[in-house]
Amino acid sequence: MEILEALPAFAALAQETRLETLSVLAKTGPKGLSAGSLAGCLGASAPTLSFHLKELTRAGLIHSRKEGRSVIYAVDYGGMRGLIDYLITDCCHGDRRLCGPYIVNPNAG
Amino acid sequence: MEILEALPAFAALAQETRLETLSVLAKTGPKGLSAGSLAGCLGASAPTLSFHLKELTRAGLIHSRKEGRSVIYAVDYGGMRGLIDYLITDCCHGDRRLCGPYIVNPNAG
DNA sequence: CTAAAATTTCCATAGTTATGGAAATATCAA
DNA sequence: TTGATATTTCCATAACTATGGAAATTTTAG
Repeated sequence: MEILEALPAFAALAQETRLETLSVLAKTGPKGLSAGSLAGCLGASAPTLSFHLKELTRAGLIHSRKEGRSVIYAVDYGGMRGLIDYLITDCCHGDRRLCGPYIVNPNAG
Repeated sequence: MEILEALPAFAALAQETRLETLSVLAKTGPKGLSAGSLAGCLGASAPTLSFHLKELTRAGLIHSRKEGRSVIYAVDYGGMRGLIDYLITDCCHGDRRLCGPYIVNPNAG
């Protein structure tokens, strides 16, 4: 992932409703949840949640599919992995002091 | 880390100059760099960089110390670890499909 | 004390983001 | 076709963010 992809992804995480949406979808897994269920579960109006789901989609962190009259949203595994990898590898250079117990490139420094 | 701490931290990463600043400071380590060196190295005006350094500080990702007439900024190891941990543990629930090669809580799901 | 250097604060401006009501679109059921 | 359901788009508004010139602050050197 390049910095110009990482920026909108971090921006997507920088908003409470979106971060909660992502957490819910991460826990839900590939089967996903409808826009309506998410709105109910998160206490947001339909237009507001639609706006945030579009932002998360644009950032590559979720994707959607249509099922009947619902739109089902699910976390995008590749996008999320890419973002975590950007943070740990490109931003923190795999430095154990920054990344703590998570991985870590033994050649970092 | 709680969500209300994570939000300003993600917002801090969602801006090109700040993300580059953090990358430079992560690579530099605890000895840090002066505000002026950073401004030169990143091509930002002094007031603009000062604004971004304040944002990064507010987010808990860097901290500063005075040395003579310079202010030296360095990455905050605890803050960065807290953020990575929030992303992997609270947001992604340690799910290997999301976190890829990093970590991973074997009881996640 | 005076001058120079390093950084921040103040300020105005332009641009971006979040919100939800109303209307539009799409799908299904009878 | 009519009506109900699900979601998005349109729109106006309020709030927030990024930028850099000018001025203020702090520190050091002479």
